[in-house]
Amino acid sequence: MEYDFRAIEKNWQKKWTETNAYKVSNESPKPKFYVLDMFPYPSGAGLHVGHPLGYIASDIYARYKRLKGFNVLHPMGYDSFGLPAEQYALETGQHPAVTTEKNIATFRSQLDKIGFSFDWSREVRTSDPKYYKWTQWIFLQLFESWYNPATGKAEPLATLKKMFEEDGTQTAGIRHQVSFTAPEWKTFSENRKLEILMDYRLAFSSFGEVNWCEALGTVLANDEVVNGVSERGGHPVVKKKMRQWYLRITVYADRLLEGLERVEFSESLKEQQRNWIGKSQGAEISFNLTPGPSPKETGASGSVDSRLAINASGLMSHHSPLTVYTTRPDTIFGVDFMVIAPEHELVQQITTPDQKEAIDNYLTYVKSRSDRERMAEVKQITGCFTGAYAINPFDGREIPVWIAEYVLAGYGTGAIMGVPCGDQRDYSFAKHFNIPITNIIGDHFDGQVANPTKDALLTNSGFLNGMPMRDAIDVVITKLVEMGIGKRQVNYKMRDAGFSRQRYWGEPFPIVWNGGEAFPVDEKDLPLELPHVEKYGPGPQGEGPLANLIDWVTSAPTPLHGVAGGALRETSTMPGYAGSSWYFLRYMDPQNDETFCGRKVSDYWNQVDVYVGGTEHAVGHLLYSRMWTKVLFDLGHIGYDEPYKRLVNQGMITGKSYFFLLENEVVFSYKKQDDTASLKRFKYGHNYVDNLGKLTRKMFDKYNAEHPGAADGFSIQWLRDGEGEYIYLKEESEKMSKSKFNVDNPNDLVDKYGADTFRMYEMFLGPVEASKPWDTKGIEGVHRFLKKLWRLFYDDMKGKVWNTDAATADELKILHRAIRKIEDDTERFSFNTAVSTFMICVNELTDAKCHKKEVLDQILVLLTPYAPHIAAELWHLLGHEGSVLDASYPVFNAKHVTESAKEYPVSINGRVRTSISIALDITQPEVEAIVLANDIVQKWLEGKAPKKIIYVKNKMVNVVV
RNA sequence: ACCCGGGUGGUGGAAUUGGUAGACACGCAGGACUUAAAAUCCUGUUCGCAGUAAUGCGAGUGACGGUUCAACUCCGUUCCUGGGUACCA
Repeated sequence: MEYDFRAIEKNWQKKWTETNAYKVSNESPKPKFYVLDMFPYPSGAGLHVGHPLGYIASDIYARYKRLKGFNVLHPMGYDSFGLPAEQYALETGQHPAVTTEKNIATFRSQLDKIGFSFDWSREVRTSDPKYYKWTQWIFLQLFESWYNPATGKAEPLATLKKMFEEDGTQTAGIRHQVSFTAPEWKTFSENRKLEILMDYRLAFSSFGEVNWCEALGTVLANDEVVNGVSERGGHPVVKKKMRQWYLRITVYADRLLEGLERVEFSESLKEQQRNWIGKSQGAEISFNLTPGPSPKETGASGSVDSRLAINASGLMSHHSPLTVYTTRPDTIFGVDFMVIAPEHELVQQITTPDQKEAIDNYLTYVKSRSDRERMAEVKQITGCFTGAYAINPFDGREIPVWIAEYVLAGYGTGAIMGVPCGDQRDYSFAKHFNIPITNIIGDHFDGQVANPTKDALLTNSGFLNGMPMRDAIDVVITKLVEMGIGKRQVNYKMRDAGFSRQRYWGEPFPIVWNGGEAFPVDEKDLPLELPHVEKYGPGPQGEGPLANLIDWVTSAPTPLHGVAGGALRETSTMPGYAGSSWYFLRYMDPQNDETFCGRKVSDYWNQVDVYVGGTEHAVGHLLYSRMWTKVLFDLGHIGYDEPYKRLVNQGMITGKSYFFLLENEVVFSYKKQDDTASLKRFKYGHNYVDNLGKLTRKMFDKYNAEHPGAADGFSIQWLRDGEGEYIYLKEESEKMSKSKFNVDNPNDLVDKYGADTFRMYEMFLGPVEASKPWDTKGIEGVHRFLKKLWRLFYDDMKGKVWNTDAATADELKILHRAIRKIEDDTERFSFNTAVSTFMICVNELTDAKCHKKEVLDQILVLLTPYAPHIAAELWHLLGHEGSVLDASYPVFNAKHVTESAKEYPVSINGRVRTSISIALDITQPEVEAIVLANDIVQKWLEGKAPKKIIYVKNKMVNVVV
């Protein structure tokens, strides 16, 4: 009887489907365990070999935990809203729902072949109205909540209204954008009140600059824009003002940072999130500006704005002060210039008549520059003097105020103080414009390169002279606060997240506009279903396709909020990350029509214990879903505020591509130093070329036979060695993609070798976390292993070979060593070494001619997570009644692997740590040396045996005691 | 430029807390079985030198230096490479 993997796998997959073997109950006396994969976007290209890597890893872990006696939740679904389906619809007219359905069917059939243990009864699809009903519901929770800094959490808007009614904006500890008293609040119109409340909602609408992509006709998130072009398609992206929805994620910045301390993510991923949030501590400092020319003097050239400002303020100074943000207030005596953003509101006010023309020219120049250019030429120094001066509050020095595009309006106060001796950018700026540089750090500044040290003692710094910079920071802030011209300030790089897209294939907002205000759709009217459209092109003025459906837009009932006017539906849709921000909760309770996820159920399943997915979602999806979880927690809907306890990042599998070096239609052998300008892709070449990029004439002829016409259009200049003709090709690792001909479809490999081999091979390839090139050359070895395993049970010639004899001590040692190692490796997600251990174990059993059921039984259970089909088949053939899926995991018993004292390798040499090692010069043969070393150490340790003895090659014996 | 990873045979990769580097697999070479092929099995395989051989000697984890009885592992400098961020004050 031979290993007929095709029949075996088909049979067991059918059986497991029929018996609902993977169905998981929410009621169980067992401890729970939640293993989650990042669900895929069902693209038209189907699954490639890179996809299943993470799924196989999580499947092994889920199956392992199940054998260990846990009730394991291991679901799968689809992130089925998204741009590609819509673009495809634009091109072909096919409805996204139809193509999505089709793609999902393809994905599903591919996934099923690999034999995953997903509980498909819990499948979710973000584009299913039954699912997005709750996405919309959660959006409404965000819309109807605010973040209370006093309590540090989200609260229903009612608590804010109550506060306004009782105290206005006077409550301590909360900063407000506008101030009013309780009586004033009561006099405000409904519209005014709603406008004020909008500034607090966690999901809010506002006019903002957004990344507008003309070609795609939509607005993109920051992380969807790469180098000024759209991530998809590479179309140019420009800034445009539009009414948009946002999530007020910035109020969660501190909690998002703090939460990282409580989760097991890789250090690099935590670092990425920290950088994205970009918290910095510093101070805001206000500088008075020198009185510029009075309105009388400036006459007609004085700007209207500036005169209005003066009249309104009625102060001696003509201008409001200039407020800058700095992380280094200690360097205040080193300030040689100020720079404000070109968009800064003070620019028009403070520019002197002399400089007006220059400034206007500069502003025109800035406007003419696209984001793309600004990105491309970051090193270019530009700027323009405004003619105004700021006064250093400590020494009264006049500091010139410039504008420059390198200062961003959106960060801090949009203005900085330039300290050339301490900041390289400031130094370059000063040098470029010949601004004299003040040195406040003595020898630490060489006049050539700025030195951002905090350790120098301050010089030229008035009352700070001689003080270490580190200490001066606090001293200066305290002083500024006393003088009333500064305060401690924390800033974040992270911005509120744009939450609307002018697109069709996404969740419609449950929002109705009336009299310029946004009103929520009544909960009982959810889901607000996505209406059918005929055309997918954008609506008027960059609105989404939904804006073309006049009937739908006006179909909203006029909300009874006392606001007059017709009601119009919001026509943008939610971004891709809306549905994926909470899907891990829906898997727990996918059929629930009453709520997004029953509280009892979410309490039972609790956090995701292990979450497996790629790093590409490090700052997008992972941050948003963490925020949503915190909001749901704050509002009391779930019992924990971090969604994922442990995150495992799977590395990308890259495809190898090969190129011909082409010159005038002749191909030459590639050498490292060759210019790569004229290369021709060798289609499908990865299957024909050896590891060094060597292509033999023989393989090339085979290729030509298999792909007629693929090699037309050039001839080859063959080299020749003893074995025949060959050339070298240029080799590159690239992300897998259909267009690069470097993709392998998992189906092909599963058909050829079986799912079990495929699963084990993907794991054997290397650590789950590492990126690695795809290469099928080693798959034979894994397949051989399974066949060898099979032969421990059945021999092609002799038939059944397993027996029920009692295992020997040596055999139990082989078994228990494997149990220990494989359990360890599985727990650490070190699946590649686990597969190796299986191979070693089977080799050892083969060598020992061990065919004993007692041992083989346990090997099969160990193997079940990795190769479930063959394990189930052999388990069945051994005569077991129940399913191996529910067997219990072997228990490691140290007794079986305890090594005798003799086997202990050696150890000596004076040295005190937790353990001591002793090196001993040996002239005797090895065995005697070990005995001698042992004796010496025993005597020395007063009879205790050394812990470990290691024989070392250079005539030395090391003894660990 | 900054912040994270990573550099180990012909290849993918092992080495869990510093303790005989190269497990396991691929590839390659040789052999067994076979009319032949496939399949399977066995032997060898880090490099250099010596030897018919068993084996011996020397070098060796990107490079240089340090700590240690002992370093792929820890520290310093440097080079290369993958990823992330990008004028964030």
